[in-house]
Amino acid sequence: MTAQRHFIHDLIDADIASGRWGTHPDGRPIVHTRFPPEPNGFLHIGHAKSICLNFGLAEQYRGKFNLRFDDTNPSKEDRQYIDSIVRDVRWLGAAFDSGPHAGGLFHASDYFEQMYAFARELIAKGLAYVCELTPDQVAQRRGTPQTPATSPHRDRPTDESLRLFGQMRSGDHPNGAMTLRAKIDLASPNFNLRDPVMYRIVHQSHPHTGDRWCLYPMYDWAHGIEDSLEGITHSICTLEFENHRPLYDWFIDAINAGRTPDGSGPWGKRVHHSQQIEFAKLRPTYTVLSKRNLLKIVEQGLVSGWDDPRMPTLAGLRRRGVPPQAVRALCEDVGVTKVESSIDVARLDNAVRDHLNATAPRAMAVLRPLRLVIENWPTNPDGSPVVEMLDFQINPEDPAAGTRRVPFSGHLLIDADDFSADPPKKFHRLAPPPHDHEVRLRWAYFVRCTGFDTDPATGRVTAVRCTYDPATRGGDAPTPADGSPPRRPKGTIHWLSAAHAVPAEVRLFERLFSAEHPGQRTGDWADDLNPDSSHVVHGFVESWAADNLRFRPDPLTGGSGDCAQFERLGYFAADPDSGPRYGGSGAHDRLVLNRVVALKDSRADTPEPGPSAVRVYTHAEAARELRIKADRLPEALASAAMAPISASTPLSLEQVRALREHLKKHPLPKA
RNA sequence: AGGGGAUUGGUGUAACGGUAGCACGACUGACUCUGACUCAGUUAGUCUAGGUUCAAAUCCUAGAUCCCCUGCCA
Repeated sequence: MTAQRHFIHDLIDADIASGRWGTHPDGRPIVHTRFPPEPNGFLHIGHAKSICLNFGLAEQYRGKFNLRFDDTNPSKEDRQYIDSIVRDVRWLGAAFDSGPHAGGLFHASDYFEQMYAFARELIAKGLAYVCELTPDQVAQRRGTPQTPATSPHRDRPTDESLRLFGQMRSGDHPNGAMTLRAKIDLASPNFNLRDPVMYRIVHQSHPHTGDRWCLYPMYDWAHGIEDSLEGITHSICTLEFENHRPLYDWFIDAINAGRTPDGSGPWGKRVHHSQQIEFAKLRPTYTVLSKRNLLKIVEQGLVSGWDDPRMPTLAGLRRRGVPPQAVRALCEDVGVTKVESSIDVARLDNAVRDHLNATAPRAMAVLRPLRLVIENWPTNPDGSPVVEMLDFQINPEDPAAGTRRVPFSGHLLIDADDFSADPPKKFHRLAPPPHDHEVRLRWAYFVRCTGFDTDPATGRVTAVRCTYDPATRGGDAPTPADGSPPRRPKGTIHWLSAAHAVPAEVRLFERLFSAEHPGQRTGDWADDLNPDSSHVVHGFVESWAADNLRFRPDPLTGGSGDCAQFERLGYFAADPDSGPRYGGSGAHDRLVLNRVVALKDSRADTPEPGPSAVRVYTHAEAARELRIKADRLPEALASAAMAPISASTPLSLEQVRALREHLKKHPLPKA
């Protein structure tokens, strides 16, 4: 896993070259990062990028990484979120409280006293004042880019502000009665600098500090101080904070005004001023990620909870069985830039397959069982079919994983998909006469379909009959006497001995949304919900899987389920809804499995209707691609003599390309 | 409108005045006791228009498009 270089490495390298942050006693340059979530929701795959980035930098530069709760707003924050965040960060592997890069666990609310002292200092320096405008009045007086904001309290004497500020802390005033504002620039084109609020009154109990405070700092004021106090060198955040950087710097500079490097003078020693750096967040397709929307999905019962396996939350991914290594690999893979881009969720699936292919034990399972009867299979004297024990490799990719014993007999279960009474072309699995090809039962015998039974009432296939070739035991045909190559069936299918198969509930998940960008079409992501994103099937697994796959509870990381590849089907992980004997806490003593991700399937006869393989453009996308206004697209199409289309007909890649070529030669007249 | 950012194949990302490369996807083929994996090949790109230069994705000028900013959210 070689780390991909990106612009933040360049910035840090330049800092190191200039000695900006100093060195440890052993000469190592100081690099200290942090992940600062607000505990007002569950962490999701987007946060994972930030965590991996920050922790990764600490690793690469042999520095430190802090986990810090940015808990400055008690009206939104909650204990359950604090607990889940700690679990999720641990699960991802960002070791904030142990190991060589552990910087520790912190709470912004632990700094409230220090922040309060700094705020008094700003007031005393004439850089902040108490403003008694109501929220509505502030909004009305906000001004426009051209006209400045106003506040009647801007020139209030400092001792009066100091006194009122003290009253704010003491709880003498109701919510919204007054704020502390920084005295910066009411006319700034950057609205963040128009005397931003530093403190507001919130009479509400706080999950970490309880009722000690009713005065809470705003993000901009608090965040730089948090970074400063913790000695953060590189304060990495997302793009939307770019407009806040001047404010971030202004606040630290304001604290440092009058301070000196050696602490002489009235205000003491200068405080640490870390560097804010912005990067583009991860935006997966077919997903919504904002906390507000995820909360809605949970509250409206569209999923079973924050950890529903379809959710993009880390808790959801973990429950589905996604290994943290795959999430990290994805974050490494997508890189770090300032370009807002969306990444195909299929890349997460790829990362998952990539990791699990190398590590997951193999087993067989049947999801939609169909009986397969071998007509010439030997029977015991009592009439029951003979049972053979076969030894299989647990993982062909990893011989060290050893072998497992699997029973074989004349009464088998196969997947219904692997038989077709009327097979399409290139169907390599079981088909009745006149089709006459051999099919290999994985690692066992060659069989040839002789017929099938149906339920006369429904017409459904109830059993498939076949004969086997005893000479193909182990799954290989003997080499003929003349030395010609042995027979090789085109198809190999998986199977289970019917008498030994263990029932299991298997949960199959699809994407929660059917549109690449949910809500883009109608403005409401609910319109793009996939109505059919969860299926439960009652299948069977081989006894080795039932004996070995367990849910592993772990209060530190939330716990996760063992994962296996069921051959030809995909990767499956034990769910906590499994019964107690499988490590879960489910009411029924059964094995419950989640499909983590299916295997890739290039079969021509059963195309999986995944996301469109053919790129199509909505009109908005096409217009964007062509760099014309959306309402001029019809005009452009007419100009190119292309078929008139309705506003809802998507355009193909070819059409968009043709249109682009046309517009190059014949640009639209200026509107 | 004012301010702050961004723009390289279908997608993501390198190249920091000197061969436009890599990964994913898609498509071919090979291999295969998983229609998986693996391997080989193909595909396709510098937002536009000018300029500087022996040489421009990179520097300059002008424009286009997209994103962010007028919470007592973060």
